[in-house]
Amino acid sequence: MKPERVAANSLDQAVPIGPQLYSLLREAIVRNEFAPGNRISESEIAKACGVSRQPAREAFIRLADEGLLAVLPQRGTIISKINYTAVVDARFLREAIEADIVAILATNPDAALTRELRNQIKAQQDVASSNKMRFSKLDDLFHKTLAAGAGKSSVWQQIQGLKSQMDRVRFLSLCQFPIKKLVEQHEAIIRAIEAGDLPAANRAIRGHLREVLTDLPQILAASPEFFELPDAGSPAPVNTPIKGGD
Amino acid sequence: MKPERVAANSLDQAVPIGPQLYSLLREAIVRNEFAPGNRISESEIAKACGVSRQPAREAFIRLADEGLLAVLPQRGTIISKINYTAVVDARFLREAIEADIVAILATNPDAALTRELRNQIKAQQDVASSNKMRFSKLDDLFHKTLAAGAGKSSVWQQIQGLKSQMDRVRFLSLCQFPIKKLVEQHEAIIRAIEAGDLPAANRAIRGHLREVLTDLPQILAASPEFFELPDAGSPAPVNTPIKGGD
DNA sequence: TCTTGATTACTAGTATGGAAGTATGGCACA
DNA sequence: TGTGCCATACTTCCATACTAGTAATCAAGA
Repeated sequence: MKPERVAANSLDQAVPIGPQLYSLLREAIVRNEFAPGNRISESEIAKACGVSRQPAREAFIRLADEGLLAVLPQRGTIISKINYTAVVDARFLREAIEADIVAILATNPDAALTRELRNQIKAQQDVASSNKMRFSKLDDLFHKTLAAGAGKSSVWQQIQGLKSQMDRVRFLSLCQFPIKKLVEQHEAIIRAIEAGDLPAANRAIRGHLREVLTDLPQILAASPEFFELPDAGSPAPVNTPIKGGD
Repeated sequence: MKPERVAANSLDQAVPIGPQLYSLLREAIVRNEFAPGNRISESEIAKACGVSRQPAREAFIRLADEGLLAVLPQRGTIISKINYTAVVDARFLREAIEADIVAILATNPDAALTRELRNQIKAQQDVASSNKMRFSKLDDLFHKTLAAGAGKSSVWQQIQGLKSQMDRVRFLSLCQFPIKKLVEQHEAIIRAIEAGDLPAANRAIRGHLREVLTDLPQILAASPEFFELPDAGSPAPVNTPIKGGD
């Protein structure tokens, strides 16, 4: 897409421009509205948004820190391709954290929380077929609520920054979201928590978060130009064992 | 400390200044060479280092993103106090990740890796009493090696940014590091991996990483001015259950 | 003595100009 | 036709100037 699209969203002059540009650009990149591998420049964005180059530069720095842009000094900046390894690793990281969060919840089940979660599931079922984008938001909320219920909402906050690459994949995979299956998995997680069944909860959350792994090859095959693949010689990623005494 | 101390480390004009300043300042803050709560300004740092405000500003932005600085628009910037909750949460996050890493390793023990780890332990024993700072680096290396052995070195890389607050605590606690105990725990981790004993490995790594929790109250008591405490009403943080089916 | 107001000295945020480095296109030459 | 050089047009990076907002000081008045 053209940078002009970004400018369409008007900036609020009352609040700092840099952070606003960051959010705007981040969302655009995650939605793959900029083609990975394409060039993008500070002055280009600045001009399109009617601001000076400095705020644009600051947004670029933060996006580069997050791995969404690659700044090459004195040469230019390009939209990063989706790093396959980064996606797999971010997913691993998320699985590890959420497994522990669910373990905390199952150790001490809270009726108010499970009630809230079940309400969310109803909402998920309602939008299941109609609006995949909306479901994606509800899914985020569900997992965020799990974290908050375990008293770890700040942890959820922190890993948001690491989720960038995963979010890009999720956007690509929206069309083939097996929503019904995902909702059922959500239910299984809640049941295990309610029952205080730690092994079951562990299996449920880990299985759920590995769903994306089964889709990943298809997504890659459908849009190979979006991805940066690891070297051929590098070993295949390994997953945490589920059944064992982990 | 005075900003002039930062300037002592000469900057390399050949490479971008901004990132250099970021590293310099980050290390200084983590080492608590700037008093938390104190003010610090872009122009002050810029002048001390003989550069313009712009690179300093860029470093500030990244440090603020990491939670080490708090930028108050049009007012000033202050060194963040160590956020107690952030420390506890970062530790939780690390425990979750490393538990999974160790689980992978124990599932498929690798002789070359354990040999390497045992060599590291020897080095740890050698510096145990003499140089706590050096031990701290060796400890980092040990855990980094674990991650690399599981094929998750990039995960380790990613959580470095989240470790800032923990690193500050670790620096404060250097003087009371129970090094002998920590080395023994390292050994226990290796033994469990070698034996392919997942539950034992799980217990070992989690117990090890909870060591800091026992010290935390003492550190807080010794240097309360370095910390920002959670509201009195907020619930006490919960840990992942170890013995259960997690 | 206390309060209130204006002035002053800061701060971060933004804009703009220039420096250094890199890619690219065209021209001279073989 | 193929090759090497140079001019030009980019890029990011840094320096500087300016704006706007905040805090603190100090003086005037009650």
